[in-house]
Amino acid sequence: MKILIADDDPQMLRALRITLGARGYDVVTAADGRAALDAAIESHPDVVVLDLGMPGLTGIEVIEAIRGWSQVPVLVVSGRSESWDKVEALDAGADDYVTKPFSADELLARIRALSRRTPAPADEPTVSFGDVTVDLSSHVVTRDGASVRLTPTEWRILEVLLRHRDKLVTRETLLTEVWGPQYTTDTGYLRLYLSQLRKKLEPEPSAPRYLLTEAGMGYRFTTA
Amino acid sequence: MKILIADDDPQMLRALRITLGARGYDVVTAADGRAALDAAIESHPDVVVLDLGMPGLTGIEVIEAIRGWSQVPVLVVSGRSESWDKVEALDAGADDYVTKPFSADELLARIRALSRRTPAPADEPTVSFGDVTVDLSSHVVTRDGASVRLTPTEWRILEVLLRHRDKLVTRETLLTEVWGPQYTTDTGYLRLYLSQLRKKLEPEPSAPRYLLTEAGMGYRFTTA
DNA sequence: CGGTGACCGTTCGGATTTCGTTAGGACGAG
DNA sequence: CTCGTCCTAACGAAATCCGAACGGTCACCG
Repeated sequence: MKILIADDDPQMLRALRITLGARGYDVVTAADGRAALDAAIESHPDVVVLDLGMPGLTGIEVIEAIRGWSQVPVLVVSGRSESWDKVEALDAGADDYVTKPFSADELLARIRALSRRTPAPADEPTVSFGDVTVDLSSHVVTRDGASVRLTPTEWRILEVLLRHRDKLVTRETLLTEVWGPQYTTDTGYLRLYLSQLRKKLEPEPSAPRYLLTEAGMGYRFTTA
Repeated sequence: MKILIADDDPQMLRALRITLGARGYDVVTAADGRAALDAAIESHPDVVVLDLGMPGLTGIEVIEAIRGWSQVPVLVVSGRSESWDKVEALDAGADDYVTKPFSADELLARIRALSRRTPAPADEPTVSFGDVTVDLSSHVVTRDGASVRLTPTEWRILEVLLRHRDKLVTRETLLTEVWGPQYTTDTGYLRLYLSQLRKKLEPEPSAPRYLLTEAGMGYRFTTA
């Protein structure tokens, strides 16, 4: 069970890491909103404990961003106890709201209650990288929450690359898988579709982070 | 959305009934533990708001009894704010714990958060989008209150699309599900029926909002 | 150091496929 | 016969595919 803790107070972070770690939880930490988002994407936590008063992004923005691609339970921790703050956070997508100071026992019990509610997703047919998520089963691609439209050929190429994630896919493999066994040499259109995929999925299409080219060999998809 | 409120304080009961009723919730009440259990069985609420300090059964016993047969979200309301009380209630199966006094807004937000988490019942007999309602079990479609008449083929197509909501349904799947396994390629009638369905269900048939087409791949029903 | 060629990314535009829609005929039930 | 449903045919519109060409980068070599 992995938990992401986002708080700007180093002391709080340390205390929670120790408390939760002692209960056998796998703890990941972040000290500001941006880092929290990145960590949520990278490490796929089972529960997120989020402090609202962080520098950078507001807590609300972090919640909404997470909700854009994930259903992970979010437990908000905040010094503010006004009911309006609670309503805003909960309606943004948070699942629980605890005001400081709180007891470690209560936090743990609430975490248990939350994780009880989310029966481990059977299998994960969805791949996430950057602000993009790809759902292989329902053929849905979203970026920043908005859905991205792919043509059939683009989809087939992405599918092949994702299936061989982190591995090199030769040009020939790609051609035969997408266009059929008789196609074996690229006459130029493979480069074309890779270009379009990067334009639609990469944060900076000119400096690909996920859809990489291996000169002379082929292509490789990686999340690292 | 039906809510069961169990509290021994008549004033609190009345206040909650009014508050929740004003938000469009269907409210059922009970004044002691036994009555709460009975009501939970009888009326199948979508959310239970449970006061711990009731005569008769203890709140914990009520929670455990409910959990014996139901996964309905339980929100505990209590005057006791000791962390031990919270832990006990949450570990017994409660999903949230609010201490009195609390604001109505917060309670409502927490109820919304809980019901958001409630897994959609496996077979959802009715689907609504725009001003259209489709009752899968009784094969009735209404639009703006008036009933819409669908031909058998139109109905079968709509049913398949609704069953795979938000997912892409390939042309081939649609054909085999509606016309039989031997039909595998579209000779034109699929487009025809989609056109007719849109004419009957879409607010603007020329700019579909729910019955979307994915060029080269198939169709998709979505409410978003 | 400049030239050269291989390789890759990108743009453009026309060919091709796919889609939406209308019109009308075939077929069976009442 | 009449009506409702299913299906074929046809055509304009839209989306997609893909060939061709241009520019950039990099390794290699004279």
